[in-house]
Amino acid sequence: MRRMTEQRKRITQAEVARLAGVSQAMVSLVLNGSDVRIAPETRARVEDVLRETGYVVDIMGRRLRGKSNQILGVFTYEAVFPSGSADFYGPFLGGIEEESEVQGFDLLLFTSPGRRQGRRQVYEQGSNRLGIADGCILLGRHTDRDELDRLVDERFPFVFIGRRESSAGLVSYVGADYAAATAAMYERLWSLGHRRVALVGYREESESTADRRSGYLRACRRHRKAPLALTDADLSQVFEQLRREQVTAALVETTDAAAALLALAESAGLRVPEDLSIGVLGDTDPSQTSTWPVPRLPAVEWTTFRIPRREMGARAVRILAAMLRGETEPGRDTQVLLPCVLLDGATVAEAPGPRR
Amino acid sequence: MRRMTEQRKRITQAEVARLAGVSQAMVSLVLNGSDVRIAPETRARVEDVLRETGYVVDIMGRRLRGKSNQILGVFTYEAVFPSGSADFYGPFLGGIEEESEVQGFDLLLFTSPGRRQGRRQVYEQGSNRLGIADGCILLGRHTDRDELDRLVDERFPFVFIGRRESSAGLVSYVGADYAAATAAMYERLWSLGHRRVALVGYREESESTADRRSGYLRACRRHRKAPLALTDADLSQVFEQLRREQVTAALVETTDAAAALLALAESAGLRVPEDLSIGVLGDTDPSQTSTWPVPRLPAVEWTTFRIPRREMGARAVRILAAMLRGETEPGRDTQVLLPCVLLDGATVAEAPGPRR
DNA sequence: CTGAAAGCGCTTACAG
DNA sequence: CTGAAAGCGCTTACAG
Repeated sequence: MRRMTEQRKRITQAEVARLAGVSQAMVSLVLNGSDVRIAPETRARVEDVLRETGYVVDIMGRRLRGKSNQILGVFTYEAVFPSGSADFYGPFLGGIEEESEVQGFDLLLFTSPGRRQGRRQVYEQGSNRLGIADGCILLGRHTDRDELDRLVDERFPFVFIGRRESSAGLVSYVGADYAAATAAMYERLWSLGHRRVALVGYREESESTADRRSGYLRACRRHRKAPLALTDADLSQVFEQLRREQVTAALVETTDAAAALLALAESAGLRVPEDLSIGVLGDTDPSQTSTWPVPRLPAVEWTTFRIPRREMGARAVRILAAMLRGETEPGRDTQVLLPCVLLDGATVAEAPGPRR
Repeated sequence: MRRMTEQRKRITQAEVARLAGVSQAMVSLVLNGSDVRIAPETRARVEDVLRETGYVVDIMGRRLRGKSNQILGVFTYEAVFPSGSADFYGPFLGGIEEESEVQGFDLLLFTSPGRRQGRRQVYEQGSNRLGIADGCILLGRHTDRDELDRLVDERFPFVFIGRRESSAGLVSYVGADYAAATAAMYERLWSLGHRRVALVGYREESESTADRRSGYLRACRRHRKAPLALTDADLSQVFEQLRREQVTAALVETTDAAAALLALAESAGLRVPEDLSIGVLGDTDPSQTSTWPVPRLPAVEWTTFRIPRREMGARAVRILAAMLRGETEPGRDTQVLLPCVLLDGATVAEAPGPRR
């Protein structure tokens, strides 16, 4: 037979009041009422009892009274703490944690059930799990469109990390400005003499993929060059096409695809970056989303741009907090793209001279 | 003038009741009352409204009433997501997240106010912030003794990660078995011919430091060797003493101290491990706690042992969940030390032969 | 200056 | 089967 831990019941204001011979409200006033005048001897008596009993406010009662839980949810579609070393979520969470501390919120991580087919879900048995929190930050490489639409439709206060669109209405988000960063990288290549720059992107169309492409297309237009946008479905085919079209530089969406391309180039006798420059469109960590085997290479110092993850997390919390205070104008204050910083690596160089 | 996002006030049971034409209590019963018979049509009506309104229970009300919310708190004395690359908490949190998913709990990270002098606190203005959660996991290199005592005294259900002691009573914890691991490392050195093995540990006395020392002392006793336990306050002095006492191997508590010692040894013309073996007592990440400047060395492959952080986190959650179900006998099931695994590195070798 | 009361959202005996 | 009520611990107008 096991002896269970018995719960010791805590002292309440009512008890303190009884011991001090005052009303329960009086105790609360001594505790909180800054601008109320209380007879010094009464106050002293209450404070004595408070001290003797070791009274502790019950945060539940207080918050229930205040109607705000001061809790922000953090919902991710995948587990946040991977066992692998590659840490995708870390910086986002760092920013979220930091700023929620500033804003005075606790963070509720939704890790419990709510999963179907191994993937987490916002809606469980028809109910929005996030509702426990005052508002919620959402992150996730793969978004569930239906859930997103529904959240928007419900007017639940949330901010997505990463730009998102919904037919159901305005989505609040803090994204990285992939379009600008991609265009900037194109410009960098252009200034190095590259005149044939291809884009190699995801097959699936997500907002971030679309943004990269639009940045690429914009740059092409500016320089009156025909775009060459390929998808990374079959990379050896992509590589063939790059050669055929005499491409000297490729903007590749993921490190994985870039690594594969680099391997293909080298086995074809090309040197990177002397013969082919490769720019990676964001410092995404490798081997997370690829369906093909990623070649094992010695560490490559990619030319890429830094996605301001930490800042994105912090900003999302700031916006959400403002939304909860009712201080935001939807669409104007709640959709933000943060700039990325170009990182010069070793995979981009001047365009090769004309072949003789 | 800004148009504000209108505050979406949350739906209450009372409102659902009004819409469904029943009493508020009825709504609660539909929600929770498993063993109550309710007219099917009533139940259906309530459930419809529940769905339409997107009702979500308010955890504060529920918890005030004394019910659990299936939420585990995670309290850390420092920020969990450091901006630096060295990630101390990551593996713990990984284990916590993984297991809380299994156990069906959400995770509440306490990041809100509750800080004094830059350090977080459990008790804020006298109130235990953790109470929102059903129970809590605590982690932190530096523990606040007073808070720990108070938590124990209050009988709040919590599990510490890392062995902790309190004069106020039994503390539930999942720690690493530093004593056994330290003794094992001593044995390894002994088998390599070392007969003069020193311990270099923290100045301050924490449970983990005490455990390492007791493991060291135990090993010394077994081999009938006089112990030589030094503190890492002044490492150059420590180094002098090691030479004077003809020590051939040092068990050093932290990587930082080990690195400093290694630097001292090399600048004195000694080679590590040929002339001096150095074992590090746990794979703690460097430069977190040192007060002295840590020398920049090329990456050293330390001989150390692996602290099973992920497992510790998972186990803590499992124990806490069992406590909440009332299935634990305090002290018997709630105090656990997990074994560490020896990692053979490049800083330990056979004892040098006798000098000629 | 102080007490009595209302009410935050919820669950659970208790009457009908 | 369902409603009315009590009460969890608290804060804050509102009377005195």
